[in-house]
Amino acid sequence: MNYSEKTMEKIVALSKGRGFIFQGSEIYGGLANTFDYGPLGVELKNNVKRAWWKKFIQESEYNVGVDCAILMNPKVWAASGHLANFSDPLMDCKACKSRFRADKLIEEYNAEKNISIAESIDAWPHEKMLSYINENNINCPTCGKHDFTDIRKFNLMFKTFAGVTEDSESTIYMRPETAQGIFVNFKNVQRSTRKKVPFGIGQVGKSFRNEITPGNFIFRTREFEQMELEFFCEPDKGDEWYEYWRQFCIDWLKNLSIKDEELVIREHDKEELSHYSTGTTDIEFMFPFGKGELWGIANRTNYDLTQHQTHSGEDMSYFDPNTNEKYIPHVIEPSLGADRVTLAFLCSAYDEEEVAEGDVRTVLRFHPALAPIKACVLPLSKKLSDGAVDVYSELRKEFNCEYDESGSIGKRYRRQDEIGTPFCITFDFDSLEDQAVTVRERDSMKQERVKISELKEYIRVRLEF
RNA sequence: GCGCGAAUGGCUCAGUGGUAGAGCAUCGCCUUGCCAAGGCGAGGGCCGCGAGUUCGAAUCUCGUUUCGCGCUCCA
Repeated sequence: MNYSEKTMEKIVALSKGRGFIFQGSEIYGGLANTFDYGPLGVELKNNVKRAWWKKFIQESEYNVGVDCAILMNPKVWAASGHLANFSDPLMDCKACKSRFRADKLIEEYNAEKNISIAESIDAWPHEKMLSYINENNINCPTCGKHDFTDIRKFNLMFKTFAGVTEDSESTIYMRPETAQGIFVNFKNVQRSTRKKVPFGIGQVGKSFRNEITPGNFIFRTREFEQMELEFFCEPDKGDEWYEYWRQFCIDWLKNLSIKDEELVIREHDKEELSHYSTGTTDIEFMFPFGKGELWGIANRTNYDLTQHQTHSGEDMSYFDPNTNEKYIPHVIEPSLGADRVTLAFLCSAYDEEEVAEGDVRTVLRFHPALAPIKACVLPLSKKLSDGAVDVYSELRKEFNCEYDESGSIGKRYRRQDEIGTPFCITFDFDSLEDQAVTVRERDSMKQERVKISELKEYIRVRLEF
């Protein structure tokens, strides 16, 4: 791209204009940070998900897939730590960086001063907690200073109610990650597939997080889709497999035309790691708004399975027939955001090209495997509609195709360039004689004569990656 | 949270008290025989929402919502 800069504004405008992504609930004034995928967007996103599944599941000698429920037994979230860590009013001490639950601070203070309050503190609105803390000059239990941040609501999980009555007994949560569905099914999958460690379980599905600061189009939304793999391995092979999957992920992106200079591979510092993780890598993408994480690859050790073993009482260990050892497998987790990687492909593909003085064409240079429309059939003249429609009818059995006979041929090429269609197939007057069509390629604009009988194969091989 | 600005057809905008306009886009017909912009025609908006002033409001006033920009805060 050298004509002008790619910006989020242009990408958002194109997305809306051509039917990739719309604002959610638009006719009611929208709902902040929700988006709907339009006809082209759903094709693109489905292609992204299909491409992930193909490499991570279908072609993998190790991995199998599942599709778990969004609603899970609340005990799952107690075991995973999401309930304890993400549903409380938290505040940090600016002086010593300690983090506290605001309601606990108040309760401890009251207990100390023998103040008794009948109502439950954690039912208070945050403003009330904050002013109580300030009015009573409650200090940081760690360093004794009174220098807190505002209360931040970390109730990351969306609550809902199972059953007819909205009482607290029936409170359940929408999953904040797909991973736990995999962990709780570890034994089911291992037994039913007779897989031996090392093996992995992958899943694509929606997750929900009540994020404090969503934004940047579909990059961070409260409802999002994940593509996660949990790879189970021997305890002493964790680092090895961590390296393996990290490279596998990078290769997947590059094979789908993401450029080296668009990626930042960032290894977490020791201090940044979760307490259970021995290594985490972020694969980040250079978006027009800055860099953003696409993929987190973490060595989670045996933390998750151990947690579930403890909380559920189920034995999560695996008997290794090769070594005659019994152990809880370690887990390597490459977790990818489907919406944000779709946005990354969209941003990466966006290009403007000045083909002549003042004449700019917008091109989405998707890898053909990701392109929403694989080919568009164009009769050179409306007199050729019949023959062109025949070609179209045959192609659409196998590929997502379009047919367009309105406007000049050049204008029709442009329309397809703008939505990233890799091949335009022109049926001309010679086609009636030689049973061949002209295939015009999106990026190079080069043309090639192809027999109609060989057209499907011509396209098929170019969709491979 | 504060200040400023904006909100008019799908898009970009004009209109400034007297019943809504342009360009582009879309659709139809003609033209076009391999890279946009030719001709003729058509559809499409109660001017963000709610109240008020007025004989009459897209236009003035107040409120409200959303978006943008700056500041503050946070990381």
